[in-house]
Amino acid sequence: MIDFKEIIAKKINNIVNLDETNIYNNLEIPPKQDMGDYAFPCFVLSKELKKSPQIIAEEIKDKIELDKNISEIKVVGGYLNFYLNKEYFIKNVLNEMAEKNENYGSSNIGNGKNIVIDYSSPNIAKPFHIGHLRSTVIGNSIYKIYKYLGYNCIGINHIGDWGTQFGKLIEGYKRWGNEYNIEENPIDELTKIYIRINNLCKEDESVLEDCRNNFKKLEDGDEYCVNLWKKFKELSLKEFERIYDLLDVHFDSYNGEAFYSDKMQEVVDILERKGLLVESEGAKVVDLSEQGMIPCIIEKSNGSTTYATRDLAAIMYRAREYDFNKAIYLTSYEQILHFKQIFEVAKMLDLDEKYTSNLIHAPFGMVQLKTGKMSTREGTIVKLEDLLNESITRVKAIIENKNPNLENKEEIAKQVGIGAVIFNDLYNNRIKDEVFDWDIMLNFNGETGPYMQYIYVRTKSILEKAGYIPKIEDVDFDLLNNDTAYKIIKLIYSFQDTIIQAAEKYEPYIIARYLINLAQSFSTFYNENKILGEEKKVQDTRVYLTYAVGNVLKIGASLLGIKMPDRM
RNA sequence: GUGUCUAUAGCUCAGUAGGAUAGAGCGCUCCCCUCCUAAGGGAGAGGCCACAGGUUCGAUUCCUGUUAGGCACACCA
Repeated sequence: MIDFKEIIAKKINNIVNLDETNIYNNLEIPPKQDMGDYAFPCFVLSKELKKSPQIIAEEIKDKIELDKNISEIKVVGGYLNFYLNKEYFIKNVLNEMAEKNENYGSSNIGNGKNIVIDYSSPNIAKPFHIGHLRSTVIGNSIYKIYKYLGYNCIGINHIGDWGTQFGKLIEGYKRWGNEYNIEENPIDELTKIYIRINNLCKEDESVLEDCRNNFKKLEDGDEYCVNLWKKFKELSLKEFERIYDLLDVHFDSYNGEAFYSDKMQEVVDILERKGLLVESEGAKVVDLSEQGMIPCIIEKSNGSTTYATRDLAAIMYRAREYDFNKAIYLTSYEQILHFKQIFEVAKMLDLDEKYTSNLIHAPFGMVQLKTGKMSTREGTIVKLEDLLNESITRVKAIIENKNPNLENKEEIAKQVGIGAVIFNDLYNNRIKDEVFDWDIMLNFNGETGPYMQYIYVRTKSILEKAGYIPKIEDVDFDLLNNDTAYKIIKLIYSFQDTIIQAAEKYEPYIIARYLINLAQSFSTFYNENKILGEEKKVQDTRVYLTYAVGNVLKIGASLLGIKMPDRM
């Protein structure tokens, strides 16, 4: 698609003594549509030229020739406001749409480069609660966004399946396993065992010792322990899979922490060989005081490894296995320091700079209840599956009320209910904390997933009634030369930029807000204009616009991991 | 205490890599279904952009400090 900004930058560049990229970056979009499509502020030039910005603007304006791209230039204050040739612009945008259709906005800028995305990563035998939603849903969206830009994505679910906690679970199971029906309801039952054994450990130090020994045995490959661990893992994963299916989130690898249990020695060896491993308080650590951080513990005083060591081993493994151009980690901001540390240590591991300079931690805010933090022990956890099912149930009730004759209610309720939850989570900047509230989370009016879906359904409904999608040749671009339609066209034009921006910032909300914007603009259009039953040419043009909007909404939603129903 | 993030309408948040009159949604007050799905649309009220300095032609945006809150701060992950 034509980059009109670049065309304008070139024109200005011919006249003014500023390099093109500088001009390009200074070009902005005026706050109001009637002020033009692009604006160049001339204030920067005023010092050098010793003239007022307004006069400079006038002078530039006189030297620029209008052509098929630009129909008008106005000087307002110190601004040079450019008006695109609307008909030509609209033609370009819609031709692009006609060419790419369901791939509109996609790109090959990724050029097949490998991107590793580490997200979701729940802990085995612990409830999958609403706090896990963000990593899962943001990671999934980043995955889809990068893929749409032509990258090869590898989604990794770095399952928390290793550590002393498993020694505890094994001990608990050994003692009271027959009292719990872990086959039926694995995570709930295992959690009960976990809480019970934890309490016992507090009372009796020797039990804790048994637990640690169990983990040691597990590490050493003891058959009983390994089999039990495998069982816990399988049962948990099966339960997680149910949630991933609901969300339609899937991974290319489930290599969790345990996977790296035999790959950490290399990390220790390299650091040792380079003399970077120092002894401190009985533990082996990498000193990071030069980087202004506390030391990174590589080996605990009892000889066992840490989370950091496993993450470092994972970086090495992923560099070799996937040859990544970027590795993105999605976790809450609690772990900012941890990633800062291991990214520093990673630079000491003889890895190519290609890998170590492209490790990215994209942190996000935390989910809390109105009453404060969720706590397993106090039973204040809100399980994600319960939330999703509640959402579906509420949607069903609304459908029953508004559209009782709807076919395929179950499936639609699922799409809308799940979509609402996902959208809600992706609508704001990652870093914002979220206070969980059923009624806010499951609000279906206003700037929400269901709103976006509803507008999409309208476009589908119109297309279905029309019974055809007009040919691009039948579209009269001039008929779209009005404020309402032009606003939509401009949004459609900026779709790819929006995707790229979301990718660069690892912020799906940029797309989510864009889609609301587009949906709102179309809603205005829909209310102002009759689409069907008009003169042929008018109808063709408006139906085509409807098709274009629906198409972008659907693609955008898919980039967020949200499905669009055809009716609702 | 140190580091870090956050602070914009009653509430939840946008604000395009410093620019023109700071925008949405929710909630509130009105209005719109003989008309393509009212989960919709329109109108209105609602702002010292936490505070104080600084840089700049220009600051909600950048810098410094202050205040308030979140998070992290070595053998948990």
